[in-house]
Amino acid sequence: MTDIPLPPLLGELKELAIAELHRRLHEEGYSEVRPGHGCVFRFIDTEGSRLTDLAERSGYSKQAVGEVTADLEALGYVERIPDPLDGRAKTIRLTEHGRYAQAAAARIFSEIERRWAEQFGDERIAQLRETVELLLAAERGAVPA
Amino acid sequence: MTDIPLPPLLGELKELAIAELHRRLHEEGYSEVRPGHGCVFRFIDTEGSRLTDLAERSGYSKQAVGEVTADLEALGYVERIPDPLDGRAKTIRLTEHGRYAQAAAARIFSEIERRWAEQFGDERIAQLRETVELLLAAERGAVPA
DNA sequence: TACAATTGGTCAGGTTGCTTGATCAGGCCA
DNA sequence: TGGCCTGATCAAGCAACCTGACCAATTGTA
Repeated sequence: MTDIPLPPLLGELKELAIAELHRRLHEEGYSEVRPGHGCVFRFIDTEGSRLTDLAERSGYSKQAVGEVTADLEALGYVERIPDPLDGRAKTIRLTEHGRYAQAAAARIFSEIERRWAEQFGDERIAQLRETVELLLAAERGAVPA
Repeated sequence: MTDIPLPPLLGELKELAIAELHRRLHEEGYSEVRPGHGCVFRFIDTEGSRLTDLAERSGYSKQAVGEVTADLEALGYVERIPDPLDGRAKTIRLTEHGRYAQAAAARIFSEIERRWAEQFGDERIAQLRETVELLLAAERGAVPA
């Protein structure tokens, strides 16, 4: 009962991993990428996505994602191209630089996970992932509000 | 390789659990308690703690913790009493109301963990905790910077 | 085929939760 | 006694979100 509750532990582990991600992205030259940019990098389709969809998927407001997008556009990571079928809409698409950054992030994450597996066993890390995914599925369904 | 990286999954699970905590605290009458107040509730000693220590333990600045403390004091969850041995210092201590809130939070967390264990097995959740604690110990040591 | 309702995106402004820098009073020590 | 260190606070600023208002384009309806 003197155990620290799981949620803060999960949160701290996530924080440490995200900090490592951005430290290494910085070292590889993607120095302007910040955690907040994740709502685009994580959810954007390879063919590009609409702002509304990114907002929906990430759970943030359209305004918040719009700001991130404007920032990433100024930095050359994404471009906005008008949708030919819908004059209101714009497609947000990764530039080549953006795709490289996204690939670097994916690689770094997989390296972190591989390092964990080497330290503590493939089995254990696989089960960590499985358990977290099970819990997430249950919790996401539990409170759809 | 199409797996979503672990850190965002950990983060989302933590978010869902923290949201449940605060929803239930709210239902139990502790409606003013917000996630940001955790830096006091999580780290304060039963005999009370100094602001500087809470800041140190939580990793936030003294100013940030000071603001939270002032807030909790106005709400009646903590009191500041001058340290008799050191005229500069004040001891921050939970009031009775604060102790009840802290106990409620601990109970809710343990209920969440128990629910998880009932759904997916004691074994699995025990291993989740063990793995997360192992990883944390390793990661915390890895980059002391 | 017009008109109403909906939708994609943006502008404006506000709040929250942090930060750094400056200050001040009290304590510690040569 | 004077100089340095430390606990706490004041002030200002900033990043990352939010809500509300709005416009233009599309879609649904009769």
